[in-house]
Amino acid sequence: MSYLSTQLIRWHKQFGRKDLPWQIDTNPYKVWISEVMLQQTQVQTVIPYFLKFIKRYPDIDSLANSNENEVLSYWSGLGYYSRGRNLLKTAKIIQEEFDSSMPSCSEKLESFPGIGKSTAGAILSLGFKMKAPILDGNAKRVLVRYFKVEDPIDLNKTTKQLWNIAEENLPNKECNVYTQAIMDVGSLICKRRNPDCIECPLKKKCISFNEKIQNLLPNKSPKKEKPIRQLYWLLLQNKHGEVLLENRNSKGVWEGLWTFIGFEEPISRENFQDRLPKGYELLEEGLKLRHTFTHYKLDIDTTLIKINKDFQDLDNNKVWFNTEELSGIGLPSPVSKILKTFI
DNA sequence: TATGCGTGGTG
DNA sequence: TCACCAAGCAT
Repeated sequence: MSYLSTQLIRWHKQFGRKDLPWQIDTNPYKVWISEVMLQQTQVQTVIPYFLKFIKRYPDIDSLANSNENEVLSYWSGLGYYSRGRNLLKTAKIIQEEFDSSMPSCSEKLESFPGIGKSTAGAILSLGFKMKAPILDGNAKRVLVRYFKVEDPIDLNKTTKQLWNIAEENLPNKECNVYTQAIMDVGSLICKRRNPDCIECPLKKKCISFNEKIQNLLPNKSPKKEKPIRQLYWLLLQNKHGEVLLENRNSKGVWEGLWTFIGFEEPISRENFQDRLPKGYELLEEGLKLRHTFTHYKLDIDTTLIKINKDFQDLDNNKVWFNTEELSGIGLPSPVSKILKTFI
């Protein structure tokens, strides 16, 4: 057993997190759901989503028997919606081909949609108590500082190197404790900014700490500037108070979710009166908000139009929703915000 | 392999 | 205020 794993396991028994919702009465299914929710997402954000999700989908069969629209409604606001869609796809595969029980084999797990090497490792170690490595952002940061890895961590080459380090340093027993420990130390002590090295169980042998360069690592490649795109949303409301939404069934951002009808040019009386039925009322112009994605920014300008008569001219992916129905479908965050403002 | 994919929190 | 981040995966 290495100093690294021995120290981390000892530390976790005294200071580690043991009462997160997915750690209570845990099983491989809960580990899977929580790990997917936690991808690129903070613990405090995930907790309420996890609790609601597990209550509705307590096991693989309940999830596999659901449908994409309902699963996405439980994912609304959490982001990276392909995670939600892949959860459903994988549940169906496990139900059909694995008798509704999670396989305890890394190759099979990694073959499922939405499960990569790190999530598979977490399911094996935390869920099945097997010896398996993880390499999430926390573990990366701990290993980078402990071993003084100076290459930028966003490079594939560095990630490969860190996977080797992660595997070489696994303990032969209590790997589940080790896995939770390295994530906890990474998240609570070995923080990106201002790490609490004094509290760290690894400080005696941490190369970065001993060279006093812990604040200089990890390194990252220089980033690119984000482009800004304009989007004009048309919020149509009929005389029953229902709202017209369009399902985004094409690949790309917010796939499978419902949004307002969008345009790249401004919406005005002049260029819209011939596209709408007579008797509409333009109520508000210019609710503006900015939404930032990882790779670009979106400046959204919404126009609310109330329609006084029935308006049926819809293609098959446009639907009128009443307030109650809106809570049962997947909505991107800015759509929810705008609905709260207007409806 | 470099990029697309969300969102809420934070210093 | 705003740039950057947080338990990655897919292509």
